[in-house]
Amino acid sequence: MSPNASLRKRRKEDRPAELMAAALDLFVEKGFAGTRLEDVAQRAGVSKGTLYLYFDSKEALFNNVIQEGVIPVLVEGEGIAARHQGSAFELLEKLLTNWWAGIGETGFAGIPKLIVAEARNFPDMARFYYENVIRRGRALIGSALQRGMDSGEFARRDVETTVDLVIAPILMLLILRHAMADGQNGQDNPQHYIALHLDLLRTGLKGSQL
Amino acid sequence: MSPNASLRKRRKEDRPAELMAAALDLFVEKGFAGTRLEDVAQRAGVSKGTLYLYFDSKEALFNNVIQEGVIPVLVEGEGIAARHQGSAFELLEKLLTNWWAGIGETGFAGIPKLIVAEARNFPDMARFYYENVIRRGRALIGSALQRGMDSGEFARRDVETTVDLVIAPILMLLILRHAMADGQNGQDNPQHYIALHLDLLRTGLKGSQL
Amino acid sequence: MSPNASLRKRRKEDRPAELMAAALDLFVEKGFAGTRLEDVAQRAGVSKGTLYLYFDSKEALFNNVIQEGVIPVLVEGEGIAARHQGSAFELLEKLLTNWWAGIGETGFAGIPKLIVAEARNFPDMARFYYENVIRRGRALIGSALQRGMDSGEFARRDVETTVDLVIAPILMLLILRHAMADGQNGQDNPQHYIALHLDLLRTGLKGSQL
Amino acid sequence: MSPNASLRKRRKEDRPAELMAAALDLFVEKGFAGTRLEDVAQRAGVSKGTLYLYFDSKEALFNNVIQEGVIPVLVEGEGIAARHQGSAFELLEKLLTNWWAGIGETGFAGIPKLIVAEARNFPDMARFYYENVIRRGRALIGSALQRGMDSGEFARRDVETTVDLVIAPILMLLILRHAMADGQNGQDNPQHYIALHLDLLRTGLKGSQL
DNA sequence: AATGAATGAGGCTTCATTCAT
DNA sequence: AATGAATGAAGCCTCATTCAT
Repeated sequence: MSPNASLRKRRKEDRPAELMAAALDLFVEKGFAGTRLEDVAQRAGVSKGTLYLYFDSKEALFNNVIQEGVIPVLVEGEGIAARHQGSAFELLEKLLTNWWAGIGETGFAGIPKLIVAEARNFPDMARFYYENVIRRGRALIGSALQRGMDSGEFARRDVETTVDLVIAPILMLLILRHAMADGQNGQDNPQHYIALHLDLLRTGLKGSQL
Repeated sequence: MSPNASLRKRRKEDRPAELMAAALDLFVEKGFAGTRLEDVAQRAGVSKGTLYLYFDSKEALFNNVIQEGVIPVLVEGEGIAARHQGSAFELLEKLLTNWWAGIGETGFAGIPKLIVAEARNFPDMARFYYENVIRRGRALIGSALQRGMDSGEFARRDVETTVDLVIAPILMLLILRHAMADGQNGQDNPQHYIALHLDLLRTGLKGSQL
Repeated sequence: MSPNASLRKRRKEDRPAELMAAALDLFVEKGFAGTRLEDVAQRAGVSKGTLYLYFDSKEALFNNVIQEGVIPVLVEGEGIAARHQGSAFELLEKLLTNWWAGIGETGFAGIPKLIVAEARNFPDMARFYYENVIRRGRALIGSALQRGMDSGEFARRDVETTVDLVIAPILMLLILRHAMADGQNGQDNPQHYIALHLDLLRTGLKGSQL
Repeated sequence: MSPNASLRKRRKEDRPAELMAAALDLFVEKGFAGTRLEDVAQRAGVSKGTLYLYFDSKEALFNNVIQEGVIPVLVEGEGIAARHQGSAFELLEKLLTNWWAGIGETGFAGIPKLIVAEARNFPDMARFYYENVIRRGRALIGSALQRGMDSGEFARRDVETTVDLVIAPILMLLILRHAMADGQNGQDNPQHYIALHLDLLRTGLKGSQL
């Protein structure tokens, strides 16, 4: 066995991940139809044909990219919730800030923009994403809100809609970050943005102070 | 003049608008690359070649669609602000609810999703949109916030970031509505959603009580 | 009858000729396939549809252009020959110089280049041209040469091939003039060129002296 | 190495040359606009898309065909001149007959017809051809003529124009051969034609005897 | 496992031709 | 007789996919 066989082997085993990372970048940047498999292969440092050793088609690659990209988001979010102890607002705080720290600056952060752009072309993928990420993410936020309302920490409001309003600024942060060129995405300081969002929520959720 | 001469003339004069309306629908649904000009033509009830009597290329059609789609948004928003008299929060309220009433349910409401999906493929278009819509829309909201902070109606906060947070839920409403299939877009009751957003803002903007 | 009715009528009657003149120019410049009927119509100052009032198709227009363009060449050449009295070389001289004077600088001078470029795409047209121009033109030159050889004015040579050699420089003059841009067509002084050709022929046809 | 590996490799390396040969034939026959890339591919025994592995566009293919087709003409002609020793007329004789032997019956012989037909549509290509073939070919003939005039072998005449007259019948031979169908191109015996041209020149260049 | 040459379906675009006015 | 809007066939070109090596 040659001295760099293990290195070679490791590379081989990483091939799918490398290809998916390259594909994610390009899908986010150019959309599904606008991405050329040749560019994906080149960015991953392999030939076009090699792609087909690991993925049956462009669409299969796309689905894999989405599914793999979605897992860390779930793991991250649910781990945070499971470990939480403390007030409802503190949970919200943790969820938003820690989730950003774990996901927001990684390659996976482009997924929401990709979903938004392509959901109507790939309804199955959209459903998968909805069931596995949106629904579970909403449940996380929803339970925190419900707990706060039950304890009197928050004013009673329609929980489902409030969930949307808590999530929306975070999603927009991610989406704009990957949709617009630098300087047009509105936010060069995500931490500050999230902090201010929480600041508004702190009193906002409490509701009319007589 | 024959009885249907005016009818024919009207059709001709409306052709560009009809084509652009058809194109907007399809661009929003399928994205730029995923839209076939033949489908645009068919939806507008003409043949493929007819498109080229009015637009030089697919990209020219796209640019026209964006530019024309942007104008009503501007006109609507700035009209609302110009006519306003009253408190800062009331202005916010009017801007968000009236703007939705005027734009939110029209065909133009798909534009933000389209921008988000295609901005990186069409930087010039993105810049145009940024300069003509985002910047001016932000200025509108920003001046209302500034007025409220100056008068003591709102707590002092970073205005630019607060603008983002006021706008984000509205944008997400529009984007999800055109990105996801019915039942997955989170909101079947936009008025309620906007009202709740304003409700959270009412106390949120005021800031820490006591 | 309005005062300019006759003028109007005259224009109408000239339409086909105007269209053919415009078409000839463009066919010579761009070739058959490279010429757009819209450009022909525009150059003639009419709309595209009007062309079809006078010509059944692009190919019909082309054939008409060739046929009409060929007639003056014939008339000119045969008139010269019929009127001639004098030596054989003087006839050659007259044919080449007078024919140039009558045709060489007119719009019809582009026809040979057009034939050369398109003959293989339009064999019928090529045959027509061959029968009606080449054959008759060759006969003209050939009879002059034959007469000179019979009278001892010229050395005896293969008449058919000599005809080619007498004609070739004149054809090249025409062809290059319409094929190449100014400054690349070799000849800015056709009269001088023709005179020198005749000068070479004068002794050349006579043949080996002593 | 498998038995037909070298065969396959050779095929690949020959692809561009095979494609250009096929393209040259068709461009000469039908002109640039009249040639379909699908036909070029088919004649070379490959599919449409394969063309684009080697040439960026139809126009790039055309330019390559011209440039490659021009090189042998140059090499042939200048080699003949460089090796020459003897009288000026003998040089002319060699240039015309040997050049014909080396080029006249090959595929490259169609190039002049192609140039004549397309020069006005491709001015850059025409300039290239003018600079690299016409100018150098003329210089070759011109120096032979000049030498003959200086030595008294030829009568003194305008050299540039005489060059045109020496070349013209050869060019016409080539052009007609590729422009007209068999039986209409005037010459089925090029050697005889060239010999007679030289025969006329022999005394013609000497000029008026006594 | 990897390559990259080859394929061909499909989309954008042009333009000869038609036709209602 | 004239217009010019409309059509649709056809050609260039791209790129996902295949396959021999």
